[in-house]
Amino acid sequence: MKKPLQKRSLETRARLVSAANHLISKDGFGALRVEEVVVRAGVAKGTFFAHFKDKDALMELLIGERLNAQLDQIEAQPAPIDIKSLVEKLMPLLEFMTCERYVFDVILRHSGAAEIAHIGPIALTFDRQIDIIIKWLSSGAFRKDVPPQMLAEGVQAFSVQAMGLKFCALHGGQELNSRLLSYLNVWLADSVSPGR
Amino acid sequence: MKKPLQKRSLETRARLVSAANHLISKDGFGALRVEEVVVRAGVAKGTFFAHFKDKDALMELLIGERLNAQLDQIEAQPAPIDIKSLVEKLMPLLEFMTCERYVFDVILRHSGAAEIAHIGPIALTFDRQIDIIIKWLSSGAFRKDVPPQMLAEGVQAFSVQAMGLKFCALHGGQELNSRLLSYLNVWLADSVSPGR
DNA sequence: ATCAAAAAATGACCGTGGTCAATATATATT
DNA sequence: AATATATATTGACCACGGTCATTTTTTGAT
Repeated sequence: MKKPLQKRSLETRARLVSAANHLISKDGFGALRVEEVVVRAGVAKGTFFAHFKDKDALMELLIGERLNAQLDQIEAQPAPIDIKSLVEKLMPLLEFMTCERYVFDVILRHSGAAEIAHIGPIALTFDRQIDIIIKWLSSGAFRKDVPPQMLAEGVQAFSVQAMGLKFCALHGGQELNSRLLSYLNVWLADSVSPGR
Repeated sequence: MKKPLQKRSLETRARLVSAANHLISKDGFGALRVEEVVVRAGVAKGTFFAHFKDKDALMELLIGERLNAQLDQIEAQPAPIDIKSLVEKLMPLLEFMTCERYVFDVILRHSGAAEIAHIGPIALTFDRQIDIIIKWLSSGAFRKDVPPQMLAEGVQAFSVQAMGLKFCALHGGQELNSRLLSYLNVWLADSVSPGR
C-alpha cells in the first residue's frame, strides 16, 4: 500500500485497479464490492488491503483520476470570458461529481486532507480546481476588488451548495446549472463595469 | 419505526434514545455502536431496527435535536446588527457541527432531503437556519440588492466551506471564525453605505 | 374469561469491510 | 548454490450494521 517495490506487486495492483474499473463501468461506483474486485483480480482479500488502506482509498484513486481527466479537458479549453461561460466550462466536472449520490459523498469526505502531509487525490483536484479558477478570474469580466483566491474558494463553495441541492427533494426543481449561475452572477459580478 | 401506538413501544424507544445519549456523552457520536445501545436499553438487536430505519436515522434524530437546541439559543438572542456579530451568533452552531468529523459527515449527508415527502430532522434544521438568517438580513447593515433567500443560502454555503476547511490539514491554520468572516465580509457587504 | 388479530420484540443469521499470524515468493549475501 | 532477509500473498477470522421468520405480548370483540 505504501511503495510497491517488486514487479509482482505492481502487476497485482494494476490488476486490482483494472478489475475495479471494469466493475464500476458495469454497475457504477456505489455497487462496487471489494470481494468482487479481488475475485476478478484473482487475488485474496487480504491482498487488496495490502495495496489500499481501505475501500475509500481505492475510491479516491479512481474518482480522483476521473476528476483530473475532467480538469485536463477544462484546462485545454480557452478561459471563460464571463460568468455564464465559466459555469458552462465547469459543468462537466460538476456533472460527474453528482453522477451518483455515493460519488458525491466520497468526494465531500475527501475534499479536504484529513491528515497533514497525506493529501489524497481528491483533495489535490480541489486545489487544482482553485488554481484553474484563479487563472480564469484574472483575465475575464469578473470583479477585481476581491482577491482571486477568495473568489475561487467561493466558486467552490457555491458549486458544492448547488450540487447538494441537486440531491435535495425540496429544491430539486431548479437545474444545477441555473442555480450555480444565479449564485455566481452575484458573487463574481464585475461591479466596476456593471452595464453592457 | 413509523408510528408507535402502544405505550410499551414508546417506552422502548425512549430507552433506546436514552441509552444512545448516555453512550454518546461518554465516547462521542462516532464511537456509538448499535450493539451497545441495545444492550444498555435491554432489548434485542432487531428491536432497534423496528424503531429506526438504520443507525443513521438515530444519528439524525440525536444530532437534529442538538442542532435545534442551538437554533433555539440563536433565536432567543437579538438579531445581529452587522457581519461580525452575525458570525459570532452562528459560531456555537458551527462549533457543534464540527465537534467530530463523523458528526460533520452525517450532517452533510442529510442536509438535503433525499426522498421527497420524507425530510429528515437535519434537513429541517437547515431550512430553519435559512429562515433565521433571512430574518436577520432584512434588519441589519447588510446588502439589500440581492434577495435575502439567496444571501442566506450563500451564508450556508460559506459556512460549509469554512467548516470543511477546519478538517483540512492544508488550510488548517486559520480559524473557522475568521475564515467565515472573510467570506461574509464580501458576500454580505452593504455596498450602498460602504464607509463607516 | 376466551380467543383472534394486530403490534412488538426476539435472536439467529447474513453481507461486507477490514485484520493479522502464517505462508510463499523474491532479493541480497556469502 | 545455499542461506538469510525483505517483500508479497493468503485466507480464516472478526466487527458491525442490518434482515426476517418466529415468538411473545397487547388489544379488542364476543
